[in-house]
Amino acid sequence: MADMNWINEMESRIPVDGVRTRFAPSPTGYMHVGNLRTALYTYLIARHYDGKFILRIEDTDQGRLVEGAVDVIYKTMRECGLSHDEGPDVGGPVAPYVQTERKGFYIKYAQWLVERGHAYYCFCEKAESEEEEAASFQRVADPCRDMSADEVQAKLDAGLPYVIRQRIPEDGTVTFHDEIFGDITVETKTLDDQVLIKRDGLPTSNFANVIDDHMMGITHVVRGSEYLSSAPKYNLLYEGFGWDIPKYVHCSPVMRDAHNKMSKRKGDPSYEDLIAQGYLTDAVVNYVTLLGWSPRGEYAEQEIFTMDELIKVFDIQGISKSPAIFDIEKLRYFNSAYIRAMEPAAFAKVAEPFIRQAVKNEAYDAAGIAGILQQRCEVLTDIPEKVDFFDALPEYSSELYIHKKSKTDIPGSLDMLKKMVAVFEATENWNDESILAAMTGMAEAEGVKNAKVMWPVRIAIAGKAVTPGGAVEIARILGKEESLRRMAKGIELLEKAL
RNA sequence: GGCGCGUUGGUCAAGCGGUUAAGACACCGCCCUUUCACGGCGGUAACACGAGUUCGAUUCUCGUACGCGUCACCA
Repeated sequence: MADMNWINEMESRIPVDGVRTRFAPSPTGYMHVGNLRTALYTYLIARHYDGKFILRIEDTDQGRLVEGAVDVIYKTMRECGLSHDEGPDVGGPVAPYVQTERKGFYIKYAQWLVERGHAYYCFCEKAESEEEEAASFQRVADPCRDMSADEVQAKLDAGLPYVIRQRIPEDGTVTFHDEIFGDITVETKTLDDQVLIKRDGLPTSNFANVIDDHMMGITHVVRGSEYLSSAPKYNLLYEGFGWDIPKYVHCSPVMRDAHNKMSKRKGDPSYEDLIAQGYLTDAVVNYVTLLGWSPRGEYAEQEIFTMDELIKVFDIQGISKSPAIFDIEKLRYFNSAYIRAMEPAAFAKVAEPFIRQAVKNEAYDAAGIAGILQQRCEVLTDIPEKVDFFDALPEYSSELYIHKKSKTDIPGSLDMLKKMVAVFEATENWNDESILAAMTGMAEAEGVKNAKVMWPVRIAIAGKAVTPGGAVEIARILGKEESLRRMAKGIELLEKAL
């Protein structure tokens, strides 16, 4: 028998004097929404309790490594404001924070378990096919489970490949506590002797998780509810080692519809997709947090939260047990709310690239256009089609001049346009006040409602029925000369239509 | 199939034995208005089903249905 005390010497658990949580993604190349939400909740719990937030990379599946994937994780977390206190890039007291770099630990802990009878070597062949095994639903006794020590040693000496499996008690029940779901009890006979150490010598994530969470002093294990079924096995492992069991926080999934989780494969957007689609990071973070969590008490009615506010009000109790369907319509609402709340200069800055996609003419001030866009834009990608008329007056039908509510028709519009051309030509300072005064003055002189003169002017200078901003703003941005040129074209069109 | 979990309007959800069952998105209507938006006001719409406990169940218990998860040398 090997020295049973080595593990105590190796015991490198950080002293735990406060909350420590960890986000432990697999580097798959993108951050899907469910992942982002888990990261958010994990971060929020740490910050709320004034604890530490740790980033750990779970890369034990060599077959799934994706180049550059870790950078996507760093980038997303940075953009979302999820700063970690410890991690591969910033280091920390329990480094390394990448599982493949921790390889040496796992096998030793597994061997310790073997010596105590909580695990055993298994020399069986890998299952023929995953489908076959899954389809049978049969739990057959593993012949290696009760192999004699001598026989095991002989096979080891012979260099036979092996895995190390957890020995689950045949009888009895295990109860674990989840902060959201409460106490859950299962019979041990429904649990399988899961693999701890794979044939390649690397741990399974289920095993590495337990070891790392313990060594890193994790107090709250936040993860998806798909791990609920394996939690009893985790408990057995913790008990086998004699370790404290962390608090479990299992979160239900984010769904694309009633039956399916959000999935990249089915075309659901990841975080970076949403950003590319014109959504603001803050809006996404806010919305995603509310998908499966709701505030209570004095904040129960509030929906818009800054990160600091979330840190203050976030509580585990408010996390929902049932899955939540991702609703892009509601995200749009959050996004438009965030856009409207921005400082005009800040909005102009984020909007400018989208404005310039459609408006190449630098004479038209992007900030000015942003000004009329801010209150009527839900996502940034809406912008180009809303402002395309600035660069080129669209071909349009004279029918546009007929608007019931404004009481306009073709002859009337023609008349107004002609009169307004004369007035505009005489207008000296081309600004909102003077343009508005010119038109309201005309309406007053004619004894008609403002709409009767403004409608035809707006149609003539924009060539569209729906525009961001009214006749005044558009005329101002276009400038006097261009406005008059477009009105002349309108007159031409109307004369033909008569 | 075994085990586990879940189920309040179309969606997110509050509720934690007694409520006219909040609020938000979406939708509809009205108002405001130089179009569209914004904003304001109002409206339609829900406790999966069946027993039990109780003076009283959306709330507690059990069962049913439906859904999801899991049963990998994936995470």
